[in-house]
Amino acid sequence: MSTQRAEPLWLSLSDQVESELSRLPAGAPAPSEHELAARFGVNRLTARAAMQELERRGVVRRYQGRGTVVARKVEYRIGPDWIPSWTRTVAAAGVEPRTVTEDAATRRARNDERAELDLGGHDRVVQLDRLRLCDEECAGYQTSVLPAARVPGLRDVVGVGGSVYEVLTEHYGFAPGRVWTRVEQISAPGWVARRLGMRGRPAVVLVRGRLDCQRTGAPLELTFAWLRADMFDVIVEVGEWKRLPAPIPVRKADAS
Amino acid sequence: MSTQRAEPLWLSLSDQVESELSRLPAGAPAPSEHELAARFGVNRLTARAAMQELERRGVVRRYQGRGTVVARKVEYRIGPDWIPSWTRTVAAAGVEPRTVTEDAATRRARNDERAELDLGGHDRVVQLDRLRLCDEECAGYQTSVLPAARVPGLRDVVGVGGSVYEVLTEHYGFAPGRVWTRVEQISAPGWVARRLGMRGRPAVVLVRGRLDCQRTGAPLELTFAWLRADMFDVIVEVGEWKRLPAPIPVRKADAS
DNA sequence: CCCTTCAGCTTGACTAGACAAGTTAGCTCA
DNA sequence: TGAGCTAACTTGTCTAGTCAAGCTGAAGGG
Repeated sequence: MSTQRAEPLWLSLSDQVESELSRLPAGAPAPSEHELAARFGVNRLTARAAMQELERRGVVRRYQGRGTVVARKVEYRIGPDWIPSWTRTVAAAGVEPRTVTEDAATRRARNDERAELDLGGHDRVVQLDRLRLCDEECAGYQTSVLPAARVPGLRDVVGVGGSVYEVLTEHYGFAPGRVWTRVEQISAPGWVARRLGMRGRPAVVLVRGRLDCQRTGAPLELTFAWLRADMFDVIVEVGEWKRLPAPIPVRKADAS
Repeated sequence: MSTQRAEPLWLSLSDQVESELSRLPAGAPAPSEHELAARFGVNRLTARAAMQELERRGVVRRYQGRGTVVARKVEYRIGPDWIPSWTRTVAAAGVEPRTVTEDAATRRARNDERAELDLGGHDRVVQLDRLRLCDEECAGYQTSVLPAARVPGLRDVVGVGGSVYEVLTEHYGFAPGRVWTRVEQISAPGWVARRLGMRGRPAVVLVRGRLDCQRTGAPLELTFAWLRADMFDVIVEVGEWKRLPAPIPVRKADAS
């Protein structure tokens, strides 16, 4: 208390609370701000700052009116050795997954989609918008865009919560070939935050993917997935580098 | 003001300030908390909450005593088509890079290192600890571990700011073979935060890598790099998947 | 029995004020 | 001139309090 503080009160408080909570299972209730303030003899705002820090660390999740609960992030691995299945990944972490198909509509392809999907000027695409839920809480939002001509009647075939991957292979007989994926952490755009039911611009992990047909090599599907960064611990693995750098042009005092 | 607020004050304030700052170059000074509070007629803590939100979004960086400045993240791309060079990546973004070698010592290998580097019970390793600076500000911390027997005298060969990659190829004649990399976003452990000169447990991107010798396939280098998440926008690309899932075991209501 | 209402809890938002810590620029003094 | 100190500014920390928003469960009425 009166020792010379190198650390602010809220920080040491959050460290202490974190070590206490680490022994509790996910979903267990954390002490309330009021209770913490009373226990440590500090102002409610100080206790609040500590809990907000724990929320940033992903240790707890806070709900207005309901309280604060212990949280565990779901490990979401992406790499050349696994095809990630959202449903199975979440279920393996002991969390109940659910998928809600929000929209499935046919429209004209945008310019960037024509280029990526190898389409002509008047070709149409099917867009699937899906909400990903973890224990009935909004955890991610995903859009898939496919060439309408190659998947006729897709919006009728994919039911609520249906698997695009499964439909492609079983119903249309496509063998999926190469898959390209790109991952980055960003602040969610406003319209994504709204669909996730969150205010402001929460941190999300954007996963972009492209699936090609194995036989013809033609692109079959473009995917954008926004995953809440506070609910997922995304681990990306890069396989072998294809293009190794030539040793010559590397300058002195450069990094490996 | 008196319209029915769906949004809290600090959020709309931060959105407004962000759009103003988006027109300014990196390094430009942002308005102070006091100035903002006066301009919008709110309490300093409310203006402060807005600027803290912008700091979370990576729009500004704040320094006690000095003020708040506009920030731009450095795009750091990792993927099968590029070997990332920290120095060149940072310099390409218009930021001045610098590397400080903190320590270079020989010691016994730990158990996990023996397994990963394919070493025997008494083999020794060289560990290089390097600080990565952006415009003289601490931006990352990196450790490299190499088998001492394969790089004799490394600590004398690598000077301050020297390149491990360059030394391996030019001085020791190793042609680097495959490179494996794994990326994840975490809260920095205490000792990493201290070396980065930061308090608490700031968000960092942990990049782990392994470099093998092309000719023999023997592991040459293990790398851990902690990059400040507020300074780098790490984009990871995964190439082709090697193992495609069999269509049969995919269950109903599963994700693509 | 079910449904509504409300009391009591939670977190969220905001204000007013005080002091501490750290940086910078300029002024003063040797 | 040069070194050092100070004043003025910044962000950081913390307190005390008020009201709002949202959820839950219990009490009460139909």
